[in-house]
Amino acid sequence: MQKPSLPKGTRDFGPVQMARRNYILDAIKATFQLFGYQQIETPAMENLSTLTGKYGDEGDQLLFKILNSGDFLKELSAEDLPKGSGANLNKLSEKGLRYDLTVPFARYVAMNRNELSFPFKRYQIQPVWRADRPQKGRYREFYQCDADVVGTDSLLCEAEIIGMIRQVFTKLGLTQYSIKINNRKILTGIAESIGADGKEGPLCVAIDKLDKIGWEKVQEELQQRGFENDSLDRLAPLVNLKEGVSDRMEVLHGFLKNSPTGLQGLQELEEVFGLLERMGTNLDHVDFDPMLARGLSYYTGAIFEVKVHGVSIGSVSGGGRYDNLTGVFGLPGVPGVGFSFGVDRLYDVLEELELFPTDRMEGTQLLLAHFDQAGFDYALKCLPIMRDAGIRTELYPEVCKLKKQLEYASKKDLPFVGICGDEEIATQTLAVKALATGTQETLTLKEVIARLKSAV
RNA sequence: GUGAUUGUAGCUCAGUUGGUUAGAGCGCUGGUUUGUGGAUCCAGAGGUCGCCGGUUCGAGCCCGGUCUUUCACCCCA
Repeated sequence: MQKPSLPKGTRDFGPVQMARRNYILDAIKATFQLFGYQQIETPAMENLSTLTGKYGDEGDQLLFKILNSGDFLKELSAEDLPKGSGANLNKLSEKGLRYDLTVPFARYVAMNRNELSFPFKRYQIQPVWRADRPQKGRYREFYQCDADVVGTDSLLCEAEIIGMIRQVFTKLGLTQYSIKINNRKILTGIAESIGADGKEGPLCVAIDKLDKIGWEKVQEELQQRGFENDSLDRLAPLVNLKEGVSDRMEVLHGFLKNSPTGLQGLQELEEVFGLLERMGTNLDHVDFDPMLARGLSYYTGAIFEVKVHGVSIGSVSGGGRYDNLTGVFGLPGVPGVGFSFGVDRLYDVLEELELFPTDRMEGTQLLLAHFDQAGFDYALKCLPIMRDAGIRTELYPEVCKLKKQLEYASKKDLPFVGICGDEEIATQTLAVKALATGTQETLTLKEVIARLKSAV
């Protein structure tokens, strides 16, 4: 006998958790579909050559590699062994588990370039794996929900992403949140305007921590990274900006007046806001944050990040525009914009705010209980009648004490039990007991159906 | 990858300077009621103290290793 256990950083989802996860995923899927996105799936494993080199050195370390099947040492010679595992990796493993959904999507687009009609709008909801060290809210297996449009530069895509985020949040009952938006070109412009041309990389890494460690520490870090004090002074006015999209835009217009790139970024943002207005929506929840920086390695245009107010959980959604998604797979010139919802984090947010619906969305509505074989036989006839009427019904599968059957219903938190005894058989009825109140009434089958339908 | 941290019954946790047979609450099983769940009462089952090794007359307790949990950093969802 061995104690059963799970691999590090993985978890099971029980019935309650699955019902709640599906509640979130259904809201997201419905929205993606409403905006014209089509679902695809890709394999859990990819060729290692597809995955490596796409996430930087750190990312490569976090890839789960799959040992070649069969005699995985057969390619290895005695001289290879001292070279270490890194040098021999290509002889031991040729497949790995997917690390995200973006790279497999890029591979898919490159492979299917002749079949796809661009712009191509796809969504994908699948688990990904990372050999990270697990922490709160960080797992080695987790789901991503990505939606991307590739093959167009149109800023309508950015406007629609804001629309989709709002719709999903409305469906989930979330009202207090901000969709932070910025543009990579504005960050480039800021770097130029403070006399640190081309150093937006380190600039972003540092200012991304502004919320977490504060302006003082960020200044220290920037100094260590070789920024002049003069540059820091010029950056200071951007740290504590007034609220309000239009005021901020005005400040930035002045700040970036000598940076054509920065001004273009501003203009792109303005166009996104203009498109939202022409669709008849306001800028509620939209928060222009010129200091927002995200995984800047491949974003080239708009950048998004969504935070829910009043909870201790980080961003629940994010994304941005990139150029040249598929260049490494031999298909240059395919720009796109995408974003993703963090399902696990949304789950934590809804739980913390107690926003999950309390009614039983998926569970059994009616349990048929009985006293003896005659009652069981009668229940057997009632069962398909209830199910045909759309009532989620189950029949207690063993003949045993009623007490046990009621305890079962009580533990599963079922709303109704239909008791089948001699009296009910004689009158072709069911004694329907509502477990929450303990009240009981004898009803014909038709009445039972009507009663349960109105109870939902 | 760096530095900490956790592990005792299904769950949450006690367990004294190392000392006989490792405890509690909740949960579980059966009964109190042969057509009625949640409450009360009664009885019962359930543990290789994460795993491996060491110190000791003696280890749940001390030491080493390992796995696991959680947290910070790095990075990220």
